[in-house]
Amino acid sequence: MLPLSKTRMTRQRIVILEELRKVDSHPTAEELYLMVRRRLPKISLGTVYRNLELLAASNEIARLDSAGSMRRFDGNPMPHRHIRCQRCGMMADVFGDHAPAPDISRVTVQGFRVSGVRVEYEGLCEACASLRG
Amino acid sequence: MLPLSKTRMTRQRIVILEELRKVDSHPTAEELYLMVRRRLPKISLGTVYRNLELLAASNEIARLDSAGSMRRFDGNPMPHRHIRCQRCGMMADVFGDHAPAPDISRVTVQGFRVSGVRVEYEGLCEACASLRG
DNA sequence: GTCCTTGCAAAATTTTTGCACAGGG
DNA sequence: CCCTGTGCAAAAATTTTGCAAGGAC
Repeated sequence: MLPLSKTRMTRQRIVILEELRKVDSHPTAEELYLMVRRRLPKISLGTVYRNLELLAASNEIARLDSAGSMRRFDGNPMPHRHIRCQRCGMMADVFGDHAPAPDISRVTVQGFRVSGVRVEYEGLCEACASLRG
Repeated sequence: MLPLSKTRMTRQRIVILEELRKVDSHPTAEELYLMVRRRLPKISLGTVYRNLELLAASNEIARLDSAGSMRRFDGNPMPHRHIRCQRCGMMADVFGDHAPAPDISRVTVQGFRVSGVRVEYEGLCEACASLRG
């Protein structure tokens, strides 16, 4: 890992990254905490959360799940696409989108019965775009 | 709303559905709670959660955000696709997928600067598929 | 009347944070 | 040394649940 300016390569950070890279199970913070604790029994869950945040910010790892942790609801049950603001998590409907979804008929995934594909756009809403200049 | 077998059209459920359908802001449960409380001051947040769950289960409304509320992490920061089990939320990598992503070059969304598109497959993992017969 | 639904409050879950101390560069 | 990072514990944020009373049908 390339140390970012002002970040230090602590034992905890190294082990968290190593353990995460060992698996392809896309663990939650809690799951990774249990894995890391086998090597660093005194590590705290807070440290795992803080490091996952830093590692994701520097693109050493990826955060799955769209963005916010809060569930959102849509009164319109008809299939339609959404766009999410990468910065504030705000979501909006996308109208008049005719870009076809990827064809799943030939997609096979080991150990899965593929039934659909979700397409979600990302970008910046006006408020967040103006904050960034 | 078509009443499902065994579900009752309570005042609370009607107002929650009406308020959600009034807006296109994709509110969280808490936000919707504040909206509904203007008409039903005594409603509880738990009732909002319970009804959103029921309404989503009967496809009266849609739940946004992939699925689980727990954040997951991926040790591989290279862009690649994922598949999510619709039932248990488990996620796996998708390899050898050559289905092209939708073309965003012509996608315009009012009030947004579109910068990308996320594609995520859904299906049932082996364990969940066998549970369902 | 039956039994699904509610309000309330407590609990459970998931994530963040304050603080004094440790330790990386 | 300096200042970021850690462990611990408490707090915050989000969602679920038990229970007695209410209300749809």
